[in-house]
Amino acid sequence: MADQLSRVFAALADPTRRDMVARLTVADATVNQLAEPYAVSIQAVSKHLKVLEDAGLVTRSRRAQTRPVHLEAEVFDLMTAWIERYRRQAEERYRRLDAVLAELTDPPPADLPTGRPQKAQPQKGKSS
Amino acid sequence: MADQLSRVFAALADPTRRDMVARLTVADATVNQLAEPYAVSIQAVSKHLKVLEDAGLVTRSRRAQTRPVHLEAEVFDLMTAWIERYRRQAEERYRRLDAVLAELTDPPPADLPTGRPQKAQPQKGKSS
DNA sequence: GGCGTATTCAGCCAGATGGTTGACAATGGG
DNA sequence: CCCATTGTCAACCATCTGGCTGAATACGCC
Repeated sequence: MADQLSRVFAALADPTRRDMVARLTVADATVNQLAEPYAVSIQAVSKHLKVLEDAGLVTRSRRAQTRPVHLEAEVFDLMTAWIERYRRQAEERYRRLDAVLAELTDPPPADLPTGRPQKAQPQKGKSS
Repeated sequence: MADQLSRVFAALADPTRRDMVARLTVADATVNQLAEPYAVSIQAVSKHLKVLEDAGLVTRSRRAQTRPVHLEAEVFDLMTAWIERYRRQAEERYRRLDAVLAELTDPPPADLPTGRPQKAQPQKGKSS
């Protein structure tokens, strides 16, 4: 599992870990505090924290016997950047598709390919 | 793995699946077209598509022998909603923390020992 | 009807994941 | 100095994942 983006998505794919992250937005917490609401062993929570740490979502320091866990919220940006990029791209594509459909029904001017022959589908009836 | 949010995060935790989604923002594609760039079998790609479909990220129709895959970009909103919610919460928390720290350094209210930053500050009149 | 193409289904396998229990390490209060 | 508290490490187990191959299904076209 190489890249960080994959690790971040994978880390947040678990409801327990998402809940931990959610709680860490309120305040830092020790492992015991984090584990308290869940019906699993402390070790399991420690493992979850390791996943979050490997993804860069949290950091752990040392304070007496405890290891306070701190959320690194900037990593969220990695995801939002990816998501927004392709969401925008998808929306733009839909806009272009609408334009094409409008062209098909309105006056059809000469085609302007952008240099990339886009696998022209002869969409006439549009009946799926 | 019950909830859809978990499935969406898990689906995007795989680089191949992310790349498929990225390509589907440009245009719908058949399984064969999607599989072409990858060094894996068609069956593996079909499995990936099943994961994306179970997450609600794509839908598949039927067109002759092919099953064109279509991206459902609205599902992105599920993630962005979650992410933005907690990102905002984290940012607000940091702002509050900054305020507390400012209080500690600016008007020195007598009884503040040096090394006890966060916990146990009776936030005067702080209703969230 | 039969063939070819496109896709999925069914097993199989290696490796990751998430949980357990038990032992170990680190640290500061008494 | 001791030891209670906190957390991690190690081993084990069941299940999931992602890949493979081979067989089956679903169509459209001759």
